[in-house]
Order: sequence, then C-alpha cells, then structure tokens
Amino acid sequence: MTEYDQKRIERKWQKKWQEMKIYYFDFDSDKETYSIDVPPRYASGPLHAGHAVHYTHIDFAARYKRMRGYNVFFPLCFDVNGIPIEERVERKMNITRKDVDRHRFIRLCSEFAEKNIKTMIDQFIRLGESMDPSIYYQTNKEYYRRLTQISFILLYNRGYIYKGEFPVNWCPRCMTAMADAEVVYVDRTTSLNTIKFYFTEEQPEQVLKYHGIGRDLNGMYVEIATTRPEMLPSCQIVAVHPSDERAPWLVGQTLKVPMFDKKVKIVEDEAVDPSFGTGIVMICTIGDKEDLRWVFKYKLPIEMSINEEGKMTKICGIYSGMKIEDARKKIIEDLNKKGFLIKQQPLQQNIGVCWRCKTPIEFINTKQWFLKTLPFKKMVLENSNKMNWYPRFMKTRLEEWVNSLEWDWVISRQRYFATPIPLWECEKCEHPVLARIEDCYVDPTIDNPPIEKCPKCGGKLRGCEDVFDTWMDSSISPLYNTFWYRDNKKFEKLYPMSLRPQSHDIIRTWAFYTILRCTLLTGEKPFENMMMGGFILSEDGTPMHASLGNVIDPLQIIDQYSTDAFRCYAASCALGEDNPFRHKDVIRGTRLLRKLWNVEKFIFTNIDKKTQPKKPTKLQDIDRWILTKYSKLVKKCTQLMDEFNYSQTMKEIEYFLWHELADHYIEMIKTSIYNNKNTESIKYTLYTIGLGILKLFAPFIPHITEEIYHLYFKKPDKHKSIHTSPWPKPVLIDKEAEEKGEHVKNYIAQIRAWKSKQGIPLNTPIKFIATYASKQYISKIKSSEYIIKTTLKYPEKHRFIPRKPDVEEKIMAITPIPSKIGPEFKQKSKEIIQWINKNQNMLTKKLEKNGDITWSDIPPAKLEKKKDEYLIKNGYIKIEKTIKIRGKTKSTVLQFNNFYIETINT
RNA sequence: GGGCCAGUGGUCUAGUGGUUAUGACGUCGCGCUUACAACGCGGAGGUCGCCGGUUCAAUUCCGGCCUGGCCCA
Repeated sequence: MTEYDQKRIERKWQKKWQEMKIYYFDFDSDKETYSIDVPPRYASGPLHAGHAVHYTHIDFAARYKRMRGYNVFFPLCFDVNGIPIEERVERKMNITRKDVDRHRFIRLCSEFAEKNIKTMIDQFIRLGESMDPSIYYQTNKEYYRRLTQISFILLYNRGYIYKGEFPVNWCPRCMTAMADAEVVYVDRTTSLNTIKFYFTEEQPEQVLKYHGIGRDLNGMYVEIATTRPEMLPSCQIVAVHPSDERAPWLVGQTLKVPMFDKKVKIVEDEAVDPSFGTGIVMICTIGDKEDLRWVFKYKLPIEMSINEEGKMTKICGIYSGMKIEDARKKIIEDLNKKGFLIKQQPLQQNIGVCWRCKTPIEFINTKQWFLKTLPFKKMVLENSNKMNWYPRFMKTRLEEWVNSLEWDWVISRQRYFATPIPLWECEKCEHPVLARIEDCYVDPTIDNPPIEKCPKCGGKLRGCEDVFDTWMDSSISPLYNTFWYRDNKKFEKLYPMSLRPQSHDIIRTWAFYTILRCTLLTGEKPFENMMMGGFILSEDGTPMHASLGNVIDPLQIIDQYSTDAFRCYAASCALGEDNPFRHKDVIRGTRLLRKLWNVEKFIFTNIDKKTQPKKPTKLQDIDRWILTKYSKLVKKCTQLMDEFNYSQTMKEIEYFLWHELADHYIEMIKTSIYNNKNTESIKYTLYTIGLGILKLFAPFIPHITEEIYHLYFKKPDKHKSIHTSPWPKPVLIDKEAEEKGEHVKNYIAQIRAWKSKQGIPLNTPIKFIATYASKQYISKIKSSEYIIKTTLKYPEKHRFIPRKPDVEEKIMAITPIPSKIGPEFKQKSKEIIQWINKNQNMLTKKLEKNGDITWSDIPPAKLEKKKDEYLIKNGYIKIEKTIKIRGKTKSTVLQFNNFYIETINT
C-alpha cells in the first residue's frame, strides 16, 4: 500500500497534467461547448488568498462541466493595462512617468507586468487550476488592443462617442491628472472661517431666534463656516439638512455671496452634516468630492475658481492669478476688513494630497472622450434579465446601479500604459481623424494618420496622446474569446459565452460595461450565466489589502497544508457572500483528505482491482440502503453544482463520506467481508460508491482524487484521468430498503452510543440475548440480522422477537404538540398547553385508566364538536414512558426508543 | 446619504413560522477497535444584533434602529 503523502501527490500531478494536456479546448470537437469568460487577472502583483479562492471557484465549474461531457473553454489570461501598474512602477523606481520617455516608461510597465504574470502562472498551477494555456491572451498585446481600437471606431461611427468636459483630480504642482488610487489622505490643521451671507430680501424679526442667523446694520445674514473662502467666487448654492429646524424657512431663499457680485439659492440636502459649523454649507465648483457629487446632483455649472497651475482664475476678480494659499490669506483679510468674518477656529481635517509631492489635490475641468451610456439603460437591463444570476440578488445590484446612472462613461485617460485612442486631432480646429480599421493596431504617438491634413481646415494633425480606461479593454473579453471580427464561423459557434464568473465589487464596471459594449457591438447578450463571488476577508474580518498588511499568501497556506486542503476552504465559501479566511477550514480540509484516503484504501484492499464487479442479481437490503442514499446524493450534488452552490455540495458529500459511509456502512459490513459473507453484493456496492464519491469530490480536490483513481480505479474504469471521466449517475432508488436501512443504522448507533457511555470498548462482545419490538419494527431490521449481530458483537443465540417483553410501563410525562394544537385552537392554544403541563398527575391517572383522553377532560378546550376526540390517537399529545421489569430476575431490559433489549445479568 | 448583503455557542458557519436550533475549529472527558491516534466516541458551551408589529406560535415574515462588508464614475 502506498504511503499517503499529499504534497508529493500534488507536485506529481501538477507536472503530469501539463504533459497530458487534458485541459485543452478542442476546436474540432462535436461535444457541446461550455465557455468561461475568465476574469483576466490584473498584473500588478501576485495573487492573494482572495484571488486564489475566486479562481478556484471558477475551476470547480470548469472541472465539473468537463466531467459532464462538455468541451470546456477555460482560457488562461491576464489584464495588463492601466494606472495601478504605472503607479507601482513609479513607486518602485521612485520616478514619475513624466521623468522618462513615454515609450521607455511603457516598456518598464510591461516588463514589470510580465514578471508578475510569470509568478501568477506558477501560482495557478500550484493552486491546481485547469486553465488552458493554448487559448491564452493578455490585454496589452497588439492582438487584443487591436480589438479595443476597432470596437471604438465602430461605436464612434455609430455616433455613440463624443468629446466633452469632465472634472478630474489634479495635482497643481505635478500638473497632472490623478487617479483616485494616487490620492493619499493626510491630517492637517486649518482654520474654519465663519462668514456672513446676507439675505437678498427683508426677513421677519422672529427668524433671529434660530442659531446661525444674525443681524447687523447691513441687514440679516446666515452664518456659513468654510475652510476654503478662496472658493467664494465659484459658490453655486447653499445647503441645509432637511430635518434642520431652519430648513422650512431657509429653503428657496436667496443669499448674496460676500465680496463677489453673486446670488445663490438655498436648498435642502441629506448629505449636509447638521453638526458641522453652523449646519449650513456653501457648495462650490469644485472644492472636494462632496462638491463634485452635488455638481452632478443639482446640475451646477462647472465654473472653476482654480486653474491647472493652482492659481485663481479670472472669475476671482482682483484675486485672479494668485496662488491658492495666498488668495486664501488675502480673502480672509479682506472679509475681516469689510466685516463679513464672524470668527475663525482651528479645525483638524483630513485632506487628499498627491501621493508624491503631498500637494493638496484640486478638481479641474478637462476635455475627455465619452461613450454614451444613458440611452442604453433599458437595453442593458433587458439583456441582464436574459441571463441567470447566481446568486440572484446580484442582479438587483446591477439594476440599481443602471437605474441611478446619470452620466456617460469617461473612456479617456491622460496616461501612457494602456491602449492608445486610435485618432489624430487637428491642431487648429480639433477635428478628429480616426484610424482605418484595417490599420489597427495603431499608436498615434508614433504612427502617421491615414490622411495628411485636417479634411476640414487643412490644419496639421497631431496624434492623440490620451489612452483608454482599462475597462475599455477588459469589457470586450467575451468578444476576444469568441473570435469576434476575426473568424465569423468560430464567433457564431462560441458567442454568447456560457459563464461569466466575477466578484461583486466590479458589477458596476466589468459586468455593466461588458453587457453594454458587447450588446452594442453584437446585438446580443455576452453570456448565459453570471456567477458572482463575494469578498475574501482577512482572518480578523477586515478586507485584504496590501496597504493594511493583512494579505494572505496562498502559496504559504499550500506549503503548510496542501493545495487540496486550501481548495476545501475555497469550497466552504458561500457564493456571493463575504467570507473571512479560516485556517480551521483548511485544517478540516486536511482531515477530510485523510479520511477519504483511508476509506478508499479500505475499499480497495477488499475488492478486485482489475475488473469492474458485476451487479449481482440480488443485492442485500443494507447495500440497497446505502446505494439509495448514494444515488440521492449524486442527484442532489448534480443539482447543486448546476447552481454553482459549492459550499452545499461539499457539505453533502462530506457528510455522506464521513457518516453514512465510514461511520455506518463500512462498520456494518466489515465482519461480512472478513467472513466472506454476501461479498458479491458488498463488493459491487463498495466499488460503485468508492468510485462515485471520488468523482463527486474530483472538481474540488483534484490531486488526491486523481491519485486514488490511478491507484485503484483506472484499470476497471478505463479513463486516462478522473477529470476527463464522466460524472456519476444515480444507480438505484429503493424507498423500502432505505427505510429499513435507516432503522438498522439507528438501532446500531443507539447500542454503540450506549456502549460508549458505559465505557465499554466498541469491539467488546455484549450479552444481549434478545431484541423485542413491535412486529412492524422487527420486520424492518430482521433482514439485516447478521449485520447487526456481527457489528455489535452479539452472542450467536440473540433473537429478534416481534412482541413486547414482559414489562410494566409507567407514564412519566405528557407533552402537548403545539404544531397540532395551535392551528386548531388559535388564541386558546396557549391556555390549553399550559393547562396540560400543569395537570400532568390528573391526566396520567385518566390515561392509565382509559388508555387515552378526550378534549372533554381538558376544561379550557371544551368545544362542543371536539368533545369526544382522542388526544393521543389524533396526535395532540405525546407520552413518555419508562419501563420496569416484571417477573424475570436473571435479566435486565434496556429500552432504546422502540426496541427493548434483554440482557443477562452478570 | 443611497443600493445590495450579512449579524446564530469562545471563533467561524448551516438552517427553519411549530417539541430538544446544524456543523466545523477550539475546549474538556473516555478509548489504539484487522481503513484511519495527524484517529474514533462522548460531553460542556446559545437571551439566534436591538426594539416594535403580524400570528395561536417569530431566530425565521414585516417595519425601524445598531454594527460590519461591497459599490456609488
């Protein structure tokens, strides 16, 4: 017998599987295709445990579908464009992308990504993932970017793309747009200035009772606290919380912006913090993120008071041209001089700054390219409705998102490492000239435009330096995978794809954009099924982030516990829910693996390894019992796997293996095997179930199942790998045998539990000489007499007797059944149940005398028509009895539910 | 602030309108049994987040609140 060494097994199979090439998609196959739109893993760093769990979930689906007979399309792929990679490179090398040549910077990013990809490919192999390297892609290669560009040109030609203005994060010192990821937050102390905003119209006297409203020689005013008085010239509205006592009065009024000739309205908004300052806030274009939100909500004009150099614009009057800090000082000074400033207090504040130079970031208005999304809301919703979502509530998230959409998608970025926008613009009139489709892939910063001069004004054309948002690449992954625009025959066959697996944090990006663009370009939904994974949190329940230092390295877990054990943990994560990483589930995994190994070892030391045992003409009852349970398991698991419910599937198989099979069935048939009794029936059963559960486990724990398959089952079952062998089918359902088996199992379990409680080792023979029970119960277990006697080590002379022994029974308790009484008596039930509980003695006496009681014996239940109904007979109450022996002195009688067992006193 | 999800023994989790609420890890006790001591068996451990409502009956359904996760260009 081979020694069990899980890690050796894993190394061996990971190598062999690559040589065997069993996971390759076959373009010429007649089998039905099951295609998976694998998330191209972002190449900014190695996988952490959260990614590992997600890809393992996808692998479960791929392996399961292969066993179900599909030709599975499961590409190995990586996403290699975008800001986070640029940012990592900048930080790593301590440069900014503007410090080096554009194309040299791109090369640095690419090299950085390639290194990560290498690491990740190795990680995928060690995680036992069965992705297909023959249909590999990465999104920064020309073959992929070409499609991104073509899709842009097609959408442009249909009028879905336009250029417009959009505010972005901006570092006034580095003079560059910043991604949210590049903004870091720091604490600083600043001053909070309370300023007077006068009403434009006369106000009644009684308003003065409110806080934050005052009067001086110039009239009545509202007090507004701000940290950024230099933004006064771009003040657009003033807001107050709707539940503020002043709101009914203030809303709709007009105020004068101090020192600037400007009038602003007061609105109510829930986002206002009533406890900050005076509870009345001025909203400017654009001070911070909150202002930005208000800009969109109230459709405010984007009137900027700060330009890209961090200087005041011309709307700032005498302050224009000044630097932000200087302008602020001067404005405060002037406000004070003119009597607008009420007070100044120090304030602790958290502001966004440039990660590199620590300059506070500003919002500035920029020209960007947009893809229209607003006209296609209905289309996206209709198509998402045509897909099956697992779990369903994730569809609601997409719907809520789409319904709340108020802006089009900004698809351009002022970056380097991404797909170039394939167009040139006229230096004079900004007229765009797009690349010809047949020329793509193009890089307008290097390549020449298709025509020499602007067709409109004859001006010089300049290559567009903007690149696409990374989602422009990844949201056509189904088009890349299905050979869209390259091979129509393949496209017709492969599109739409069967499954899109992804995690819920990118519903609004990857899922939404993919449905949007694929539908626009093909007129059809991109996939049939959506499998939405949750988040894997760190062990303390916080999200895993490199910056928090709580990232778990999957390889470390694998080194410690093995891949299959890690995959057991992955399987225990419920789909769509946030799961903390749990060491104990990996530990549990190692135990499960060992249990499986030992059970299979037992099976195979006891049956013939060369041929499949034939199904005997007669199967004994206990075998029919376990085969029925097994068949039900197969049916259940198949159904659960079809719904991507891995955690439940795993639970079902585990329970069957550990308890039904190992604890009960194998214990029961052991002696039969050793004594060569009924072995034909038992061996067929052991072979069928041994192979069947191995297959049920195979998608989850591919290494150990493959090893056991090759050790024991390959010869008779004749497949080159368990992973290309067919998924099991139910073999028989025998309700009667199942019921009998349950009785036998429970009988044995009760006696074994009793032995354990008595401190008697389980293999010690016991002198139980007879089992008494009603005819009905004896008939259930009689056919398994041999099994029971050998398993429990009963003496040979033990008999099963279909009557009650000579005992005296005493009623101990009468229990009312609320589920029966409740619906019948409604409001009265509580009283009836209490009365029964309180009057046990009196009812016991009546019971002993008459054998049953009727409703007329229960005073609170004296209903005319129910009066004569019997309570025990009709299940309203249950009685508990104890027994005393009558007569015999040499033996004792033990009671186990419905059975009485006679034992000789020693 | 909005949308979706979750809150169940020390920790993590399953599940349910009706007697005694599932399992794992940990913990305690007993036991080497011709598959398994890296194992088996048994025990202890819970106001099912809080407050209200519906109901004969709520951990489960409904409403509100609190706490946590994800997303909000």
